[in-house]
Amino acid sequence: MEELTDRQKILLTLITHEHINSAVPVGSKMLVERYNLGLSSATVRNEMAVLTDLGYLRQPHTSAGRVPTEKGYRFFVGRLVNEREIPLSTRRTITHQFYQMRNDVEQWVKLAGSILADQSKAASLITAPHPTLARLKHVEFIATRGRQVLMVLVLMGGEIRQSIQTLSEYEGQDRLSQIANQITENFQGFDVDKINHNKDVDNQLEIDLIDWVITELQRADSLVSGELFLDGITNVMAEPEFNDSEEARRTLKVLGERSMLQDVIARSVQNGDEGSVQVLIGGDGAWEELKNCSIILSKYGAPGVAFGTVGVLGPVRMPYGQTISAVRFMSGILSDLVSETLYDDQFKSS
Amino acid sequence: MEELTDRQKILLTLITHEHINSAVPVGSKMLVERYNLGLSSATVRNEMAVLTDLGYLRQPHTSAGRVPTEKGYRFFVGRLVNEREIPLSTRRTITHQFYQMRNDVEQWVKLAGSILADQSKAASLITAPHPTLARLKHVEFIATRGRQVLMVLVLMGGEIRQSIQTLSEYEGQDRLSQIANQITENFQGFDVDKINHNKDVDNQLEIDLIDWVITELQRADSLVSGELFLDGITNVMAEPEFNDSEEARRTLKVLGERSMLQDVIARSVQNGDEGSVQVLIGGDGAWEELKNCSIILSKYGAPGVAFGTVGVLGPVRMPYGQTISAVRFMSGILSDLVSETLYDDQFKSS
DNA sequence: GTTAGCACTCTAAAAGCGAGAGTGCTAATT
DNA sequence: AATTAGCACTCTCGCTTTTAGAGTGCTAAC
Repeated sequence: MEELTDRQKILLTLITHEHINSAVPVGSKMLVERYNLGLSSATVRNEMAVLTDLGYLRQPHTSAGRVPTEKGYRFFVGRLVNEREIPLSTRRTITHQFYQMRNDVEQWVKLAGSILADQSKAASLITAPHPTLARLKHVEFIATRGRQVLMVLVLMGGEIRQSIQTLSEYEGQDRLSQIANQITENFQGFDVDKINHNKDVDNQLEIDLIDWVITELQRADSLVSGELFLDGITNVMAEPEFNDSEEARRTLKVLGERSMLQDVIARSVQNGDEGSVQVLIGGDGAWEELKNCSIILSKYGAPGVAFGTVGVLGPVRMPYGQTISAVRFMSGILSDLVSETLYDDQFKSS
Repeated sequence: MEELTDRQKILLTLITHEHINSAVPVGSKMLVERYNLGLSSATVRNEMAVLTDLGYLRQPHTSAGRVPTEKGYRFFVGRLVNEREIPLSTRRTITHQFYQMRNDVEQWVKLAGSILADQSKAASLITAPHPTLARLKHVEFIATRGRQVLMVLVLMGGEIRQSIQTLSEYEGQDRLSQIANQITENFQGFDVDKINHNKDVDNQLEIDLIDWVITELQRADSLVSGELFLDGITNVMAEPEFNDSEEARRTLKVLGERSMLQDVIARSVQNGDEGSVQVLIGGDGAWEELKNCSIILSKYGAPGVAFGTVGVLGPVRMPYGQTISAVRFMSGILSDLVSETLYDDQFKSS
């Protein structure tokens, strides 16, 4: 593959930058005038032709200006240095809001989504933090009616899971509570394996209930990520590329069916390190439906404790600098919150 | 106000019906041909003029066909008799799906939303069932770290609420569990008032914890409805009236900001009887943003136990017959489920 | 009360047109 | 060899014009 000259790099960056702001194809003459390049438009045209051959730019039609291709955007993003930071005062305000409600995890996540959507003027995607390994913190069995029992399972980290089952024989609340206390006492802080190693009871009811707890812990482990929250969908739809209703519908469909987003996020969780920011441009070849969308994702959390994903979905023509730093900032805040709130909890009794 | 002649009523109904199917203004000639009326187009034109004067129809422009006004739609809906029932086989299939998972309330609600959106080809709105009066079923206090305590509160009906607080002094888990058991034992099935009347403890910690329970019960009571679930937004956007991206955005915004929908639903919960179906056409004058949307709502649940709301949102030009019966059907299913699953629970210990 | 007939209106889609912005190429310049 | 001025050419965008068709309202006859 050809190497780009410095001038070509600058031009490509400039063109991309300009297109992101103007939303229209950018032409040679206009570029020269606007940026006071010491060049003539003809020279720029020649370079543009080269960049087009190399696949960084394309023309919507002959005799129109140039628009970056996915490859062009990728180059642009890779070279980004001047991520526009959010002003300190704003950052302080935001941080403050979180510390107002350090308790409720779901509240955080919703707040983060709302702020991020607002800051980035795009749709925000956030998954609730999810423990790397589910550990029992507390369990309670509650008789509802007949042989039906509700289990409330609190995991280390505060996640609460509930499940209903019908026992083979009726049991009174007293007996259920007693067993629950026993399980909590014996197995607190244990993960599935550890419970399996340490269970030695012969009473059938106890065996059944412990197995139930194990099943539910396993279910928690099998989940790749916590619940997904979306916000700011309208922001995306306000962009001019979605004036065409057909495009808009397609994107809306992606946003509506969570499953695809879950997939995308799952892949990101696997690959990414916490804190690093990943940029998926135009569905990255893999997702046809996201052809004209970009997704910026970052994993947040604390190692060995819990992880979640925070990100933004917007049009390919997106202010990457701002958005990346907004996502990074939010990822940082959430990581701090996870560490501070969940860390002690996760390790104090293991 | 003028009374309509029979013929006028028939024509109005026909015009509305036709417009709902075709999505374009309907003209006199076309109507006569299509429906083999024993009338000439001129006669129909005269009647149309009358109906227009009376406010049931309007013309998008001079020399275009007629379109029903909100008033026209209201008349149409009021006269609806042949609600197109969902075929029995489909109904059986659907019912079956619910009984597969009679346990988890959230699952119901999501399933109902998905089915309803699918059946009605519009967006579905469902709120989780919410107890008319919160009654304690079970409470548990769990020490997390330091003086911070997590309360898990199970209400009669199975709703689980959680809350975190920092106590003024450190307490061990044993003591907390003991008090939780005591509260559960003494106050099971009690509502706020009843707890207030029967509390006689002098220990400050116990007082605090009981007050905490009361506060949380009150908070549950103050909520008008359970969590709101949306599904099938893309269905609505697929309708031709939302080809205009401006209209689409406006409606999308309503769907995105839950608060307005909550309002609409809240009003419906107050007014409506359970089982009856309410139709809001074009925002009913009260909601400007819903100008070209209609909402069909029904309250479901069991008297004295819990209520929720189920409904759909679609364009004003909506197949009311089908949709109303779909909503009614779903309301019935959900009411049955609430009765069967929550009823015993609510009353067994009160 | 109904209807045939007709002139008139208005839209939506197709067609035409000019301006403008942009391109690629060639030949001259540095 | 790289740059640039000049020029012919292309294509879109926005504008007006045209045309076909559907629909109306009115009047006069049935």
